[in-house]
Amino acid sequence: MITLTEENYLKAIFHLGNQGSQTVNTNALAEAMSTKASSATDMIKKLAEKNYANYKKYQGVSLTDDGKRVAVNIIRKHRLWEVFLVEKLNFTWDQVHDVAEQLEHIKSQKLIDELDSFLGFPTHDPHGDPIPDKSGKFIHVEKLSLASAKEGVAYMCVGVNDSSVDFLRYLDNNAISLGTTMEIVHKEPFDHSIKIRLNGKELMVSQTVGKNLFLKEVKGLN
Amino acid sequence: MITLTEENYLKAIFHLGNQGSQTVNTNALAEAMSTKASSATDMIKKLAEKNYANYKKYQGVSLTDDGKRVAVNIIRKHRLWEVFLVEKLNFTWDQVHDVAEQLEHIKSQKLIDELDSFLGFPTHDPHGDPIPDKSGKFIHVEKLSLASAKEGVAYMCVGVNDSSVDFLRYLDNNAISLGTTMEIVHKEPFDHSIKIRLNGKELMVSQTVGKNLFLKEVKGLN
DNA sequence: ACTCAAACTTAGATAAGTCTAAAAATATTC
DNA sequence: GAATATTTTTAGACTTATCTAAGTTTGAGT
Repeated sequence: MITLTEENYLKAIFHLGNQGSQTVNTNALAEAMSTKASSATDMIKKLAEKNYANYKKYQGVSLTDDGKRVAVNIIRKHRLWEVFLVEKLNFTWDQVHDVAEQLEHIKSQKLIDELDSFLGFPTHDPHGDPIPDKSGKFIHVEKLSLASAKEGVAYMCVGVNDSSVDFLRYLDNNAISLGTTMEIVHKEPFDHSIKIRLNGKELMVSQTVGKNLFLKEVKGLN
Repeated sequence: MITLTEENYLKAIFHLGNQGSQTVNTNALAEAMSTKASSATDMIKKLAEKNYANYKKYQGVSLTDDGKRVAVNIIRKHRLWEVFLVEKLNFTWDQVHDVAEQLEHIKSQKLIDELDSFLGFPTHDPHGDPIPDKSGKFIHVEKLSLASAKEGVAYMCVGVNDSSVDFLRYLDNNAISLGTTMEIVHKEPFDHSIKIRLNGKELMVSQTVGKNLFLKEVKGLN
């Protein structure tokens, strides 16, 4: 039996360590879990004991195949619930996270299978992140940031890097959501701010925004 | 902040004590929670401390208005989730309980309000139990058991008293569900078994079944 | 009203997850 | 490469919810 706390640590290690394959520092893990390094050490030992993690004292932690399997399953559940909340229950993309953090721990294989089917087997969550399938496979998405997009080219917004409430609200306030198309008007070399055109209006965004918005090139748009 | 375990104890006291207003014995509570009397005592003290329960040593426990409010809210969430599982995710009425026991503890006012609306503000769960409204009010249902129904009269099944998996599967196997209509053919005085007619077929049921199935009289059916 | 069994509570222990404070290992700097 | 800074681990304590075992209260039967 795996506890809720163990699940959360596995998820954090997965996210911090490039899908769990690179080693993660104890301090970084503690920081991500809003706890102290000593607590993280205790939990790392426990996860290693249960064969979810690879651990050598002072050398950081990574996930075993078993650990990855558990982490991916939680991420799958989290993202499916996010889709449900946005598509069926009128949540906005900045409201879903906290509730999905709770729902992801519900244990029922039938529940998640039926939810997946009920939602029409979605491939991406409301922030554009891929939803792993039942076997744990992710659809790979080439992540092209707005900051690295080219002037004069048209793009569609396909995801966000930072899904904090503040950033998502900023996007909402500027009428940017998944599927929004935009053209890069000008990239300012001085401070790396970017002028884009969307819905006929021009908008200036900072480098920070540029780094946290993912795009896909679209043809046949001017 | 209220813990998951405290919520479960409040729910149990509510159910055992006629909506929390009568005192419940420590042993009965321990039994319902599948734990020991000493654990129940500890929790009762804690609930009294937090003003959810009225408690005097050796005199049993009942709920305060605050405690009732919490318990009713959990029951509301439990039953709404049950409706969701059956109506949207193809669960059968014997499969919903365990999952709803988990879902009922998710904390989000918006979630439950939106779910209620998404489901069309249902008034009863899949077992025929009333769903309290946002303010905590139950729709009162007169509970007439099959055992106390009259010969020669037609009834509709509106609920169950026992919602154990075994009983619900028994009903499924005999094509009885909420809304099923039946006529009382004969009540056997010897062992209190009852012969009913449903879908043109006659069926003999035990006194136990009779006590656990709730009916409503229907007119204009023969 | 006394005895005795049943019901209930208390005391002390355990496991999970956290903390602080201190010790040990590793990294960095000159 | 020695001194210092940073990171990580250990030791011991706390909280929640549980347990067993022992002690206390209630109330039923005679």
